[in-house]
Amino acid sequence: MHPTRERILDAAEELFAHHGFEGVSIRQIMTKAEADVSLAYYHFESKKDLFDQVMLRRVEYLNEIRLKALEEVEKRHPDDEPTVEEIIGAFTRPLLSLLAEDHDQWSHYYQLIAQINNSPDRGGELMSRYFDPLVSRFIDALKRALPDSDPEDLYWSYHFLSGALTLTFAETGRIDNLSGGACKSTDIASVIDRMPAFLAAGFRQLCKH
Amino acid sequence: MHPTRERILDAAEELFAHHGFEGVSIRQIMTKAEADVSLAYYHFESKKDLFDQVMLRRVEYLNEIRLKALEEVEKRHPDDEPTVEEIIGAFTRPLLSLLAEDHDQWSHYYQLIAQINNSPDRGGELMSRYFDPLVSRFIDALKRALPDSDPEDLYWSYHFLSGALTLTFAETGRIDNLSGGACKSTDIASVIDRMPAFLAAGFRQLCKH
DNA sequence: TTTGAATTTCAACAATCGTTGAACTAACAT
DNA sequence: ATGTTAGTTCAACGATTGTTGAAATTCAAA
Repeated sequence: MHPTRERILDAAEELFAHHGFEGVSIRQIMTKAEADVSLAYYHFESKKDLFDQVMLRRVEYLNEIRLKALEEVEKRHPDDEPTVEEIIGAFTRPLLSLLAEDHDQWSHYYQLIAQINNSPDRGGELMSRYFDPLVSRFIDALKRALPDSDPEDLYWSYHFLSGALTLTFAETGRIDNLSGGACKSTDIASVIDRMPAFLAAGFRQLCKH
Repeated sequence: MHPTRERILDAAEELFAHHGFEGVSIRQIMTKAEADVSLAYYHFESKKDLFDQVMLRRVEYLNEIRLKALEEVEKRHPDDEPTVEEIIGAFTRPLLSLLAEDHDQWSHYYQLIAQINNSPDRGGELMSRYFDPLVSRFIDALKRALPDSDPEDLYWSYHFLSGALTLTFAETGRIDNLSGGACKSTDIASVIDRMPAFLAAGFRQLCKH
């Protein structure tokens, strides 16, 4: 069995993702982790600290593989600029592939990010803290791929991208209802096939001069 | 001063939007509403019922004006089909205009919807219950505007639209950080100018045959 | 075998939670 | 004036909340 600290993080990740920070009690988390309540305060400072550690556990790895994907795309274009599709693919595909290939390990974390990204309270602050350095790097690449575009158009385009991506992470099952079962929230392969093309067309339309 | 029931709904709407259903206590709501705690249970059955009434208070009006906007677009095209931009405009503009023109009245409700749409727990169920009849009506219109398109492409395109729209509703301030102040989450006029074109280009790219 | 540190258990704290019943006031019909 | 009803206040219920201190256990190093 996993060491206690990991089991607590796993349980907290899943419960926070489903019911939010305040919708889950330490006792529920520790019951799911099969450990005594007090151990939460031996391994973590507080409930808030536990939440932060859940976030931090995976964020660096995600930023790493996404940066590497962008660098590889740029390495493939030593003389010209990569296309918008390639850049957006490097931004989204590492995340989506992870989710498609190891769903059990990543789905709850992604659901948590979906929730935070759309949380009016401190969503902007948290997402900026964890992801903005990487995102700025991608936006710079997009700026070069879309020369003479208005920066405001670019930021709003990224905003639309962010909303589309994180709603995918939420896996709410709504598209299952809407399509009468023809589409499934958990069918990430379908998203990998469609999202980069959809978003790249939007970027090119909005940032065309 | 507003009647008590309205004040409770106003307070609950704002607090639920900011901290989620379980992140807010009845006592906090009633303190903000400047009314006794017990009045919550005189005017509503339970906390859950209060939440439902917050949702229901505005949803019918929203569905009405959006349906009317679609019908007007279709009336303008008695012989041919409306464009994708026109349909998406009818879907999004009534909502965004309301938010732009009467921000204080609508922003909290929209933030609540953003949160629910991205909630893995019962987000899909709730959104489907309140909005799917209207959404199906719009998707039918889009089907006619994009003949011979694969229905799965259409549903996934709508999914991306939904994510982009509701992240706008969340008004998290993240785009403010990311753009160094050049863009503002609350600047809905900028979204009205950009979102229909961005999304229509995505739809046409993905659903082109 | 003794020591000391890391880990776990148990019991409890004040505060807050959603909810309820009974009493009280206001306004209005008879 | 009397009765009825809608609206409001007050006090309290058992349950659960996040958190803590001290005791018990485990386990490797000395």
